[in-house]
Amino acid sequence: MSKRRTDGRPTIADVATRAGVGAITVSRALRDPSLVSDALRQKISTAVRELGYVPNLNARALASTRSDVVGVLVPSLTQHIFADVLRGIYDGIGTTRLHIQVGNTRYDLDEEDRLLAELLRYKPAGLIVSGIDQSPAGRRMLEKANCPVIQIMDLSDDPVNKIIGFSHHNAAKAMTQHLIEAGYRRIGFLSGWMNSRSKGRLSGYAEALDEAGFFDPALTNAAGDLGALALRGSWDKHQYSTPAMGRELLSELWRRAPDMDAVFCNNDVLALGALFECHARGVSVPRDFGIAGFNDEDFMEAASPALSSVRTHRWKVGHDAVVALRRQLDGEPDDERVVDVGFDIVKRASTDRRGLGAGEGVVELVASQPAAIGSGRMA
Amino acid sequence: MSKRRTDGRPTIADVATRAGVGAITVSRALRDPSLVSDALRQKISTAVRELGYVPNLNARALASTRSDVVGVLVPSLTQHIFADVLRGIYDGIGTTRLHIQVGNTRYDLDEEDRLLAELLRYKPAGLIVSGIDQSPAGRRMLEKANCPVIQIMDLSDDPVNKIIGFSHHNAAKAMTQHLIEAGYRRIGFLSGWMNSRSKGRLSGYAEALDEAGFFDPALTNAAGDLGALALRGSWDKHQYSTPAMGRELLSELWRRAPDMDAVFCNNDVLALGALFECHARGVSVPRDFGIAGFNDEDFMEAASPALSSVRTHRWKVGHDAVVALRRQLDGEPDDERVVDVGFDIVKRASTDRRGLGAGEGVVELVASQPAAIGSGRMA
DNA sequence: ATTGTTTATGGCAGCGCTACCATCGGATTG
DNA sequence: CAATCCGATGGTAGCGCTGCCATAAACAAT
Repeated sequence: MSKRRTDGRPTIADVATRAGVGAITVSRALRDPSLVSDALRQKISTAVRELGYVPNLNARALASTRSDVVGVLVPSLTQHIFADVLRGIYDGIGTTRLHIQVGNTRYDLDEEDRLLAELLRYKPAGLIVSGIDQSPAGRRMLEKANCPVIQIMDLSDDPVNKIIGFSHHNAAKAMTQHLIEAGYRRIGFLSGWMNSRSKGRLSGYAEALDEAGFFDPALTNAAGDLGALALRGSWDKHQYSTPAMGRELLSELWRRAPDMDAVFCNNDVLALGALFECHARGVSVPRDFGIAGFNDEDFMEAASPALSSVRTHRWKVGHDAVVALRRQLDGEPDDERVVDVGFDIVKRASTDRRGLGAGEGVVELVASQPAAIGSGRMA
Repeated sequence: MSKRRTDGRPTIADVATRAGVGAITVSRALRDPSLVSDALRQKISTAVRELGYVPNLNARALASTRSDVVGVLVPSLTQHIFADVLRGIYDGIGTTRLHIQVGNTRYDLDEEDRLLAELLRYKPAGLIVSGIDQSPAGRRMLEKANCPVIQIMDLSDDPVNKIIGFSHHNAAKAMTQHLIEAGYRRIGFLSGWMNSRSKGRLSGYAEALDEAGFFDPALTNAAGDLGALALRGSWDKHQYSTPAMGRELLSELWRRAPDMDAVFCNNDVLALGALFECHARGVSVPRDFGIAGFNDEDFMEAASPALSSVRTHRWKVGHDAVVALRRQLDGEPDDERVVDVGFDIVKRASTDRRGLGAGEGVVELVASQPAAIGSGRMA
């Protein structure tokens, strides 16, 4: 009665006293009401209301060696891509007891390891991490995490536990093939800086061109000499793209390969920049020059001309990751270790060189397990 | 020795035993090494390393009735605006012991209250919330939160504790005045849907026009009859903007006011849509039509023509909020309850009707406490 | 009627850490 | 040299909840 160091808020014991039951019964009534009889449940919820009782999650987590925190590691907050994934994650969490804690790795493996270690101190309920490029130490932490781990936004034969994503290689290859079919021959690849997923796209692009006999290393600024171009100047530490970068990179490429007649851009923001550059130079899109992007963000269809892109299902990836997590937490079996959500090739005016369906976006599904069109956007 | 229910990981007691000291000394050595002698600190850190000891944050939080979690409530994850704020927050947190837990309120007061209540269960170290429109219940929770509370992205005479932001009214007024000075007379206001900050901008826009004698309610789609236009159809539950919406809204406004010669857009995304619509119609910008946006996102300067905008210091707001939080946690005094980070009017080609400085962005500082230019972007 | 099984409830102890106070040697002071 | 103070360290008793087991009552099976 002297050494109290509470913060004054009612505890489960107070509720129990008031309701005339044992503390453990209150605990049960709150966690799983079905374990408690109607009569007591009634009394307890009245007591809870009257006292304004709020459970202390730290105590719960300590006692059960398990918190309600779901750790999410994303490489960037700036890119729309991960904002969409996060939205899917939040929508998947809904009003469950789970809470999200996001870590921003900034594409830095050391930082990722650090954040992972920090997250594990909370005894998280689950983890969602982007990609498959964890460091050996990071991989080990994930394997010993003692909670469900979902990797997202890529595919792998050997996920830690489960992976939900799509093939960047295949997506880029399909779009490049579309550009070839549309009649373009000297197709460039525009990229500001490379991460492992960008590299997958680059390889898909190269493969498509190679198969068609049109590959020319001079047409990409991301391959061999990217140090000189893409990562030059102040961009070296900027791991994001801007339209201004798109304009500059396109100019640079054109300087080296004046006969280039199309670009496949590593992302939509660069594609937008490419379009602006064409506007500024008076280059006619799609007649004299084709432009395609990657991700199909909002602005692609509204651009003038509308820009072709690879639609990726970011919202779905985030959402499904949480659904899978919850399922595992509920003890339901889940043996589908690799989930391919696919992608769509969205053909719009910017690559419609022959005027086949100018203006209207044509969506072509290209995916091992195609996702529903439009699923990427929900309120 | 029988009823163990640990998860097997070493505890502070194990470290203490191995180092031959008391548990409390280990605790101190970890939290504030200066409290422990060199010799013991050495022994303890060796023991920590050898055992691979990792502190259990849930236990720490329970024992000290205070966690390391900083709760952040944002109304949207989709908009770049809040992504930038979040980036500032993460950069401000750095590698301190603080961790971020973000709640997405979706511009819903009830959801905000719910998330606030959930966050408080963690006994957070601090709270950062967007805006000043909390519900009475939410406001009460913030006031009784027993931790520093920082409101952001707006200004108020009566913050819960501290507020860091800028005046949306003044910013919009300044930009509207720029449009008037540039020679536009029939200036419209384009907005998809309204929140309290949008309303501040609308009032600033209206005030500027009113003072100049050019105000015409027919030129805004956000005022009286917004239900009919802005929130029509499927947009009603979409609390974000797209360029497609910008195009459609601009068309709608033009239908009602064919002589409109400029628009001030509630955000940059709508401005981009407006620009695309002008491209599609062959309307010359800025000669026949002026366009201005709000926030100055990346793509504004790269557009062709470059788009004028109000630069807001989102990164700085997030960053400074965390810095203030940390300062309060460290017990340092902080009597500056209202911090105005200001804004800049960025004049670019899209509003340069008279051809004064076409092409190059001219930045004019308009702020009570102007922030450094370019501060909004950091790696 | 007896035994076994299930369901509802409670008691106890423990989760891993830190607040609080006590202790103790050594430095400082007059 | 006694009185005082101070920094370093430790012991004890919580923080508020839940895991585990016991118990009692209700019910089913023999």
